[in-house]
Amino acid sequence: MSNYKTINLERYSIMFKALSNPHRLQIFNLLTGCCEPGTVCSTNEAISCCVGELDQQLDIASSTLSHHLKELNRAGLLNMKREGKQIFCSINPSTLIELGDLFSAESTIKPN
Amino acid sequence: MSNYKTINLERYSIMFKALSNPHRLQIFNLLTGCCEPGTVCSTNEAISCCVGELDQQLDIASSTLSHHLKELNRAGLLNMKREGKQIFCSINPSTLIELGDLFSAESTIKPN
DNA sequence: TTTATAATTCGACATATTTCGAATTATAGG
DNA sequence: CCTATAATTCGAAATATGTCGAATTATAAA
Repeated sequence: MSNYKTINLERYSIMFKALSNPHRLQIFNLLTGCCEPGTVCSTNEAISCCVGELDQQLDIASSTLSHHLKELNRAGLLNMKREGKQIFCSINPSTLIELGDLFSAESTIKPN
Repeated sequence: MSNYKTINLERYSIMFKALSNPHRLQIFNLLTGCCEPGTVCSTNEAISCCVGELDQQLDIASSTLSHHLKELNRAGLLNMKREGKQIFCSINPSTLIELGDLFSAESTIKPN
């Protein structure tokens, strides 16, 4: 009996595609990479930014940003939640954990 | 003093792009996912396949396979070594470890 | 209701990627 | 040297992606 983790190939290729664009990876980084030293970003309540705050840091048109956020959301990496006029974005912690698992031992990707 | 790991954004986006294509992810899986249960693929000497063996399992033209292998190699994910007429491919274990680190705690991506 | 702000959708265009088959290179063996 | 096998390079075609500005939707506030 195997103790392999079995994961989905198609789902992962969508996640990797989402992270393959430099602007999207930058967004990912802004939302994960600014935890305090010693804290664990992936399991804490995530950092939350509204779209406008991300826009200020990214040097792309806001319509382009919108498109990228949709891609990250579609890939299961990003949570989006409206509060009044603003929409707050945060990284989905469970997807982050999944990705970590992929590169640790005994993982196998399930075809289809 | 911070104990953040600092990593390179551009380098990682290239790695993710390499893994974002379903055929390339399948190659990646073939070369990492077939370890014996209980072993650690990422730190063992890697599984090695010649290009022809991969070709048999992939249902794409061999020229397309060649292209994908070059991409994986360019991204630092794949080692290639000629032995006679054949070229053997294996996953670069240190890059695998790097990727695992990215999704674990306290990582920060370095812009540029 | 009108206005202002935050964000998304749409359409167009340029660029990049995937894929194939044909031609080429590299190696081994007769 | 000639032939067969393994793999790569090249050029072309189809498809996908990234980007922008203009128009639109959603919400809040005067």
